[in-house]
Amino acid sequence: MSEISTNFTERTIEYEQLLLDFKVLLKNNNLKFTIQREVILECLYNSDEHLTPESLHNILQNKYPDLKIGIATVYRTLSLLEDSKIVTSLSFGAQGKKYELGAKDHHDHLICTECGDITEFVDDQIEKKQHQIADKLGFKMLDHSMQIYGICQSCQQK
Amino acid sequence: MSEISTNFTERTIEYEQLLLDFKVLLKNNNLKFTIQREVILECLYNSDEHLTPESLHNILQNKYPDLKIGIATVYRTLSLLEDSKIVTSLSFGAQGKKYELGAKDHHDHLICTECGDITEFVDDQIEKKQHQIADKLGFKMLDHSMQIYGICQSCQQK
DNA sequence: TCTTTTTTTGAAATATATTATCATTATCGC
DNA sequence: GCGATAATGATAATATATTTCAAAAAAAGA
Ligand SMILES: [Mn+2]
Ligand SMILES: [Mn+2]
Ligand SMILES: [Zn+2]
Ligand SMILES: [Zn+2]
Repeated sequence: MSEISTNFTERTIEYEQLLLDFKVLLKNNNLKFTIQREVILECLYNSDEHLTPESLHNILQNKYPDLKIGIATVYRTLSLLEDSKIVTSLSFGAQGKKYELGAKDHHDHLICTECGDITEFVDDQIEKKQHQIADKLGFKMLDHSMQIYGICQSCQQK
Repeated sequence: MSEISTNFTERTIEYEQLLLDFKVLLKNNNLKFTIQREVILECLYNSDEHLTPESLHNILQNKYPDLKIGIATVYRTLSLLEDSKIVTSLSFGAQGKKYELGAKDHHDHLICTECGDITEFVDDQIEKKQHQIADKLGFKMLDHSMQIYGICQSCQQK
């Protein structure tokens, strides 16, 4: 596969660090670093969207047509990245999970039920309260997810 | 279908009211009141669990074998009840939605990632904060869902 | 570098969840 | 009861996700 140019759009220090961490993680688990795994990570890094496995696959097929990346590899890699806490997934509404890079700071989601648009937010007070609730109920809290559904500003004007 | 005895386990005032409301809703929308719709509502009312369409279908087939209720009807009725805000659904982890009667007061969920057990809770402070966040971001809030994931007390002891 | 071992890949088959189609049956106002 | 309309169950179709497997690629070692 050495003839395929990856032609990365952006390679910030932050991304380089992420990639390095990923390589270390792979090595520690006797896994191999492949061009497929790299382009998936890179694509997640350069996307602001919340991507489905399907949409990620489409993007990759357009961007790297010679790679002929398979949908199974996208699913496998997203699972690996999620297990490794590098990406997080979001499942709401009807069908399918959506993935985003977890390297950005934790946040919750405001989802417009009209247009599907997603706004991100964090509230420290809520975050703290969640821990308190889990403690009180004898739960060892690992994670949480919270979605607020409503009509966004632009959809209200229609 | 008049030969089928429904043999309801419990018929509280609360349930009678729920049923009445459901009948009004159906009439207002030119929909018909059927025995299938009634037993699905009744089953949801008498269950403490968070039911999948599949598990609800199994329960109904055991309880009313002569009805030979179809899985498609279960899906259709759950969608209708959800659209009508009579039941709410919960989708987390991998596969499938889980439904519960929304007539009980609103609450959020603590989910054990080991055994799948679900604990319900409400926190007024968080509820209030969610509205404030939506307001601040110009969102007309309609609903929300929040899940805390962790290890329950009994799973921690194993 | 060449060789060997091990992992990963894409394609296709399979599994699972959900929805659509359609002929038949039930509901309900008259 | 009659007729108009809606709902049903069986089945097919679709969408989503996972498994299988032979071929290819990556890492390790010589
Ligand atoms: Mn997000
Ligand atoms: Mn609940
Ligand atoms: Zn919107
Ligand atoms: Zn548990």
